Amino acid sequence: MVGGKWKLLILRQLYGGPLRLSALRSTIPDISEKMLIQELKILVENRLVHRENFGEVPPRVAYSLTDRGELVKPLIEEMIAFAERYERT
Amino acid sequence: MVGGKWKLLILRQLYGGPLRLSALRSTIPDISEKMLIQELKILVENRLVHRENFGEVPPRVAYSLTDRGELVKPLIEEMIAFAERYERT
DNA sequence: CTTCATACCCACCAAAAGGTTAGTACCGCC
DNA sequence: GGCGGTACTAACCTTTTGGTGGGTATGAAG
Repeated sequence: MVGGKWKLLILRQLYGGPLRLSALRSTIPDISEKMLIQELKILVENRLVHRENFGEVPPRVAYSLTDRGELVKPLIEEMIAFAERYERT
Repeated sequence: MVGGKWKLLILRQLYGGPLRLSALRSTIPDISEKMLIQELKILVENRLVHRENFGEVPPRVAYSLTDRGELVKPLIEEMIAFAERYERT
């Protein structure tokens, strides 16, 4: 559910609140638009991320963490902590 | 380093002390011998696992966690904790 | 009537991961 | 001499993942 190259990075960006697709794209520099949309779709299917469509033109869509998505925060933090422990060893 | 289908399962089995290849194989029922050896090789290269060869015939080899490998324990535990939180939601 | 911006889709391709099957070497055992 | 047990290797294949380059719709602005 959080595997693959991008999902954890996306979830981390959503820590601070809702973001639009374009904002996500610019904070995760190396991701392609297709991958971003594709991964977001999976995250939405797994109900870790909420997608809000404002039905405007030009389109406006915002992504945010669901309650379930919030549950992943300690995991991300532990991953960062592990990386730090590992590098010191 | 701990990604992929098997590495975390292998590391978890080594929690309790050294195990021989055949013992690992039987505690991780669905893994093929090739995958087990291949993944162990990567874990040894990353110095998370120690490989001890007793130089006997028939061959006897034991795998155990290194100090670095011990560092991954909290991460595994947090992953399990996340899975439990997730299932309750 | 062309251009722009936004979110998104589709067809295709390349690389990585995972898997199957067959084989190796060694020695003891019957 | 053939068989079993052990750790391991090699060749090959399939599935999954990641990536590229194009296209869509809409309405406003020029």
